[in-house]
Amino acid sequence: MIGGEEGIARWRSVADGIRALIADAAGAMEKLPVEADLAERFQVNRHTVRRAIAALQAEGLVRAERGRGTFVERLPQRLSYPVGARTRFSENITGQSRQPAGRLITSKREAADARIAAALRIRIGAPLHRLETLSVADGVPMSLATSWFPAERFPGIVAAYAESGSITKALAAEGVADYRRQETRITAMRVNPSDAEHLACPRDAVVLVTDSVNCDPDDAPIQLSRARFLADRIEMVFRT
Amino acid sequence: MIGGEEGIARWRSVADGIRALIADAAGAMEKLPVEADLAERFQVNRHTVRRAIAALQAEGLVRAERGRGTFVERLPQRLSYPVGARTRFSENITGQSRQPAGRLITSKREAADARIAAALRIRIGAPLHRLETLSVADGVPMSLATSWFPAERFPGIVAAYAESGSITKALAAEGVADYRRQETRITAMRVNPSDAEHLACPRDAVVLVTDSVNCDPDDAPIQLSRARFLADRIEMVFRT
DNA sequence: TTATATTTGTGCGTATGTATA
DNA sequence: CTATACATACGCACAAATATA
Repeated sequence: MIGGEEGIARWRSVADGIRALIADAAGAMEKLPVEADLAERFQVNRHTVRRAIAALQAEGLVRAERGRGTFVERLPQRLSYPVGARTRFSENITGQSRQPAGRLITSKREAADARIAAALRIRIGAPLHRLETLSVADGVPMSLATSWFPAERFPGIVAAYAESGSITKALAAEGVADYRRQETRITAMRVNPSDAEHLACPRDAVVLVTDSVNCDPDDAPIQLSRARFLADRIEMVFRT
Repeated sequence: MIGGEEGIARWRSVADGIRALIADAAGAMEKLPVEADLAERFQVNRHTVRRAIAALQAEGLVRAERGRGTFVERLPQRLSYPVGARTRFSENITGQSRQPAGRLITSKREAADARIAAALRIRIGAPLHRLETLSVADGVPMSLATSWFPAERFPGIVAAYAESGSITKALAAEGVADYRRQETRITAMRVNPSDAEHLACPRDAVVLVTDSVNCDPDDAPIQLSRARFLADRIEMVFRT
């Protein structure tokens, strides 16, 4: 292997390159350059380009037609996710005429470690409900979240979420009429294998990871969560 | 190939897995499990684990000692990057006792396309200065940015940046005493090959991509920029 | 309509990289 | 270290479908 990177197949890099071509063109590219040109551009054999195109075709991004060319089928467009004090998944998504839904994957009782206890301002060892949830828009998985709630204050949060599929509604059922986002920390990484299954994405997909704390109207922290958003399906928007 | 993903070598997945083990332990893991255990855990041959560890050792994350074991050398810690109306790279970084610096890579004159013209509220085809800049903290490359400035309003912006290595100072030299961040859009992707060279990172690294608009005190847009931050060196923090 | 060029699809041989035993 | 199996990448040739003159 000459130009590429050790341990990653060449056709995969080429596929990424073609994806970038399509994204950069922002809709102005209906038809891909012919395979021979792509091979020249990426300095690989035409077979390697074909392997890359096969992968893109499998994910529905392009469609190859014999004798005609290869055409862009859909362009990777990201859903905007506004983040602010009143960040709520369902409100964000319905604003873009999509059908949101939340599904409980697992729940567990845990004891607070030092990090969680500090964030939620409870004692170390205090009982917690830990929820793994999947958020979906229009039937497409958008994000996975791990949330921790103080179990003493919210004994029925798991059942309330399982029923409504909405954190906002579950908290309302537990007596929290309103809440606000205090802080959001964002980074990004490759998706981990078990998340990849739930998100129905390739195993080398990139996720935006947000750590956030929600507080009740008295500024008492009520929820700590770490959400993983598929980076190619979402962009976060902050207005300042 | 059994468990892994097509087009990505097994040892690379294992290396990612070990990196995740170290990161999740958050400093609590000084010594890696023995190679045989890792091979069992990731369901690969011990040779494959050794190849993964060799890669991690090459990047300075772990150190293997014959007869003793493999030890965590440094743990991946992210620099916090607060984002708000007054986001400035140099102020953010100096607040964490690091030495920031900016370096001009290239500059170019361009004509505004529809997207840029709309964001900067200038006419399509208006002249622009386009700057590619690298930001460094303590000698470590942190981010690359592509910035567009209206050339008519800021004729000397390129020279001013080249001299000071700071957008804030360059704008001051061009008569903008203060400016504010209007909007920030964040997503993430794999780093592109040419960026990888400047950032001195592996070619499959993940970058946070921020698109932002800066405005002068009269709310006139003065700068459009797209910055790429290495996700494993930075986290963005938003307080609301 | 008939050629001709263009473009994707396919087959085969060879060399190298990856993973296991 | 060897041997084996499979995946990756290349080079060349040609077939099949389409576009164009």
